[in-house]
Amino acid sequence: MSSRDDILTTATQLFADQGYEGTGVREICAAANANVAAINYHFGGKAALYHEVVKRAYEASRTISMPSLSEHPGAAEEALAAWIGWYVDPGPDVGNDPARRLLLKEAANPTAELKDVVRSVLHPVYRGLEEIVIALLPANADPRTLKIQCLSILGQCLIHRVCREMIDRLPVTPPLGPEDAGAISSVVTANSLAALSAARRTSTSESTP
Amino acid sequence: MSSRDDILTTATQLFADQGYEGTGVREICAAANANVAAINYHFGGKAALYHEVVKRAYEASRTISMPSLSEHPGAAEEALAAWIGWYVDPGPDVGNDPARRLLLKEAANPTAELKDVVRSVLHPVYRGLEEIVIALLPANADPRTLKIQCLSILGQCLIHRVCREMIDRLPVTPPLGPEDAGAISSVVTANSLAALSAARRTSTSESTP
DNA sequence: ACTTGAATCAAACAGCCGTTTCAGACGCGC
DNA sequence: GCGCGTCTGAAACGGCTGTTTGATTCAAGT
Repeated sequence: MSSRDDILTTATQLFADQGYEGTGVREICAAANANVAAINYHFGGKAALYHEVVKRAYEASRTISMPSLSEHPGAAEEALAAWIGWYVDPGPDVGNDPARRLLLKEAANPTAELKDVVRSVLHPVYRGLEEIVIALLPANADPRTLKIQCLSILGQCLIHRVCREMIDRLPVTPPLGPEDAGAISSVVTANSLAALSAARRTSTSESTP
Repeated sequence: MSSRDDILTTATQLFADQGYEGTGVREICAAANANVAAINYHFGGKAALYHEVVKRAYEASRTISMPSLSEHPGAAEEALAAWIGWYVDPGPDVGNDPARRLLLKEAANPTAELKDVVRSVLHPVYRGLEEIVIALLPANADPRTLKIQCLSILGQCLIHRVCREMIDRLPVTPPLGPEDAGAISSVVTANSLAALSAARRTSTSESTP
């Protein structure tokens, strides 16, 4: 069974590069050396193919291990550094994987019917981050602050993964290449730790005036 | 001259909501009470209409005033707070303006031919932020660190403007509404100031060991 | 009144889209 | 060899896309 898998991998790549609407079935089949009818035969239509592609990408992403708080007992700072490093700098092989690029694209602007799948992907990732941030925030921090803090960290990571095209188009400053991922990761980590530490400080000074 | 302007404003709204490819000329004309031929008559085609729409949105965005460092002489912290507030919480009228939503959409995933316009919009905004961050960073900071720091701030702001759809779909935590914009803005400001202050501290401790 | 030009309209255009059809090729148990 | 189910092939389908056509309306110029 070759043609089915060929279509799947080719479609993953094209969808990740050009989006769902920007990719035609004829284009996919031409690149996969398959016939147009194969898509409807094997999957039942373009939409079903896309669903299958995202499902595959999601399942593949679950196999890779996200750093969690439980792996760094009593050292939430380390856990945060590991999480950010994992997110920003997943290595050259994983980072350019079309499946991951596709999931990022789906996260930024989700297709109507794929909301559940995206939620399934995003949920555990966000929960992993939240767990770490909770440990770094005062116990009495309200859920809204917790969420904003998590989003701040996520935003710093996400902009490098989603908006790279935009970043490269910025003013004269030198473009950031893959070799800068380590620097980005450490700056984001330092920033987040400083921010959370400051939040912890102001909170305790407020609660014990 | 009514139909031309009607098409322009209607198209801005639809493009901002559904994107370029997701919006048809018949849909635009129906919503603008105009004939399909009007688009080609007045603008010369759908692509030219889109170009004009983005150009208009860009020109409109230039008239609104971005907080700059020069308005807060000697108080870069204030300038940063003002800039972040301006970006995250532009007020209910401005924030929901279709023209601004369209520019954000273009910034996140730019259409092929519109790169120059996007660059023209993004350039001054980023430069305004950069100017402030330079004042808050040690003088010997290298350009790469400067860029990463700016992007960290931009990322924290951008995630609330671009990925709101994703944020609302996050785990059980309470959804962030427009009424939380002030809280978001102050948290992001506090985070960024703490991060830049920490960066300043480690840098000086390095340069004077 | 007649002309001129801009603006609008319904209709049709060619081209692409995802999908369907149906004939045929292949492998495999009997 | 035969029949069967799986899979592939080229072609055509209906529907939608952006665009064009040519007739028509209407206001201003002379």
